[in-house]
Amino acid sequence: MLRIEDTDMARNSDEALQAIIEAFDWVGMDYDGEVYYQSKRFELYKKYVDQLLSEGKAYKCYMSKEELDALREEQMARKERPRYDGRYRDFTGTPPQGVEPVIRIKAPLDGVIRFTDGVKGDINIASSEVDDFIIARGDGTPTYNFVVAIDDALMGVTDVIRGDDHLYNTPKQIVVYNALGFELPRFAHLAMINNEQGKKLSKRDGATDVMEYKHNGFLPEALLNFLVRLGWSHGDQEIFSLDEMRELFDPKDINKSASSYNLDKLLWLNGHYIKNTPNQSLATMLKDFDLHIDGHDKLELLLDATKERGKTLAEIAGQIKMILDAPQNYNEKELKKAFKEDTADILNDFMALLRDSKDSLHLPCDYHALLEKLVAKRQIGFGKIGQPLRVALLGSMSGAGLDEIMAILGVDETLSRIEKILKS
RNA sequence: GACCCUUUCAUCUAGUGGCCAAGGAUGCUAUGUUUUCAACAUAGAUACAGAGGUUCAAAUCCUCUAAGGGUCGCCA
Repeated sequence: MLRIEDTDMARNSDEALQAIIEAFDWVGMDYDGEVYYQSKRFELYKKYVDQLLSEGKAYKCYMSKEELDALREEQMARKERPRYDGRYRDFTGTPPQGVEPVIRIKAPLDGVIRFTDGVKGDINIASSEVDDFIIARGDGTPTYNFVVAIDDALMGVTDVIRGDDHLYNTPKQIVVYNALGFELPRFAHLAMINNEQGKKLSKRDGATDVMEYKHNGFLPEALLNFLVRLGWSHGDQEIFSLDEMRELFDPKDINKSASSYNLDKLLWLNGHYIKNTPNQSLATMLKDFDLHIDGHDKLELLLDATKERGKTLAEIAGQIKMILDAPQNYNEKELKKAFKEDTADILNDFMALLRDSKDSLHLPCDYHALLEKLVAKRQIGFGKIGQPLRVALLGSMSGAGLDEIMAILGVDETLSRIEKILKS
């Protein structure tokens, strides 16, 4: 079930909504039925507000925002926890003019609100910490803590699992459940995720938007797998498919402590999932990285040669482009390192071999045999030819395997790239 | 400031009084394979926040200290 909690009409934005739907969609988390919008259920909530009002469990409060601010400041100055003082709770006089009242719910005056948290265990919060919070604004629209309790009860939600930042909302929502006579669900509060430095996550920490991960070349499976292991575990298992997550996830295995975001592990997981993704699917995803090899006759070879060494789709795309596009310039340092006095001679020899057996060269192993032939003939180490050849073909000393590269390029292109570097 | 929560390798974690001179994973180091880089395989280093208790026995229970986090809206 997917429910959009959009009770604050002033803050709703269509872009934010679309971003949420898009993210769920990309990550492969689907939901039953249609999306619920709280903004379309205001009539329903209004009935419950009226009910509480007529039962004397809620009341109108005529305090202005300015008065409220002043009260809070006073309380802070007295080093108290700022909260509404309940001055209109039993008000019977003539209401002040020109103020649209808000509706507040009557929270218990004394005692303790208790609940058992699925992660943290028993939580006791003094009722004095929970004030008569607002359930409907001056303009009549209801607020989050009120409608969320109603919807959870009405929609049959059994387990409310959410971030730690909602812990203090729980006693408020319990007040609503009790006032309306609804049965309490189970609550579980997850500790927050910190940044790599162990400090709280902020906008500065980069990828806070789910879709940014897509744009950075991450697979949804990897992101989900990474996230599920943050604060949750199932023995020593590290890799979980979506189905396994659904099957094995149990709130009792959730950790109490906050965890830190760890990019290295995400990268490792992403590499794992890339290796296990069929080439055809990779080719489709690679379109988003300005790489179109869908109908390419060497598609399988291209991906086999690169998928083992890229941690993100962006890296894979880059490596494939290096193969497909002849190098425009060469890394000076690497060029110097790879090219010795006899290098040109060796490369010329290799070109001769290439021309001779041109018609029998098709598979990577064919090229490999040719390289071995050269090495044996000239009595040199593989490095003597391998390094300069790689620079010639890719413009860099690191990248895919030589055999694969040449098989993809074909004899003519291989020759032309070698000739080009010899001329420079 | 008040209230609440947390604390095992650098990081994610296993661990619920003896099986723990603490296990797995990522990262790191080394070795092997290799034409390079990866990938892969093998080996290695690194942790119970601190101090007091309880107990024959404590990472596990209790107390305090310290550090981190959350909340205190006519936001969600």
